[in-house]
Amino acid sequence: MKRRNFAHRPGCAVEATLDLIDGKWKGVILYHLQSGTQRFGELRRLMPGITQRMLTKQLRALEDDRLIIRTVYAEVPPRVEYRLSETGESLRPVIDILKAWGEKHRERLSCGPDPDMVPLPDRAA
Amino acid sequence: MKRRNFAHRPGCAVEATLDLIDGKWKGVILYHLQSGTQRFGELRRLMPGITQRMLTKQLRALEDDRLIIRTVYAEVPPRVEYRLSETGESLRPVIDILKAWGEKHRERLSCGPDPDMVPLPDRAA
DNA sequence: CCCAATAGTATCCAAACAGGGACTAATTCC
DNA sequence: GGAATTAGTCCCTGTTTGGATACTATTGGG
Repeated sequence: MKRRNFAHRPGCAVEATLDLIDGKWKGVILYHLQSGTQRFGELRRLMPGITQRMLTKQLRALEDDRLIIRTVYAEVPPRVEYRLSETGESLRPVIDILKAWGEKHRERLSCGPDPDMVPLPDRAA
Repeated sequence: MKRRNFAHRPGCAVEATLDLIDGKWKGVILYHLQSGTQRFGELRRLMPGITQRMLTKQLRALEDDRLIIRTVYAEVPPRVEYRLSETGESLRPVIDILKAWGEKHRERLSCGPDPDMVPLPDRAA
């Protein structure tokens, strides 16, 4: 999601925060980095669905937003480590609450079939 | 963001929750509905940047996820009200923390002062 | 020599997101 | 009669996201 100008309106703070962690992967990356420094390949293994390209892109975006810190070691084979910045660390309670909510409502989230799921009423006026 | 199937890997809960509230508007809509039932037009006025089309789409997505409830009154001119479902209500702490974080890091977010910002009564001991 | 390993890039492509503007229906107000 | 109101829908456009595949450089090991 592109950078937006949040000049206007209440709700701005919600929008701005969401802007940093949204998309399919950024929240999950931050979550994994909460358990400590990770290398590129380690992150990739932790997120089986992501492609190299997307992982790179998302990491760059997080880096641009100063949420993570990227450290390159001049070795062969290359080694690059990612870790949370101080700002990234400060998101920990945010990620935690997302995780907690998700776990609590797991059954609604197609993490498994929900037998209580009832079809929506007809939308017509 | 399209519906995904969330395997039971770590990070799933984070991903699943984010899936419900991400995008440019959904978090903000939920935030506005926290102050009570709103009509379509009221929401639109609260979010000057959104188009009718996008507001409709996002509301439908939230409804499909059972986070909000849509009530149509057979009147002219039409009246449609939106309010949080019980599940939507349960997201309140999540939205709150997003808002709190955003406010705390306002200066990083190129976010101007929030006109709604009212000092809380001092609750401290 | 050839392969594996790492952390990426490059290129191409499809789908989703986002926005503008025009259009609607039924009723009330002027 | 004409305008305003409400909650949308429809069409058209451009941008962003996400993904598949192939490719790179360097060096150690066999």
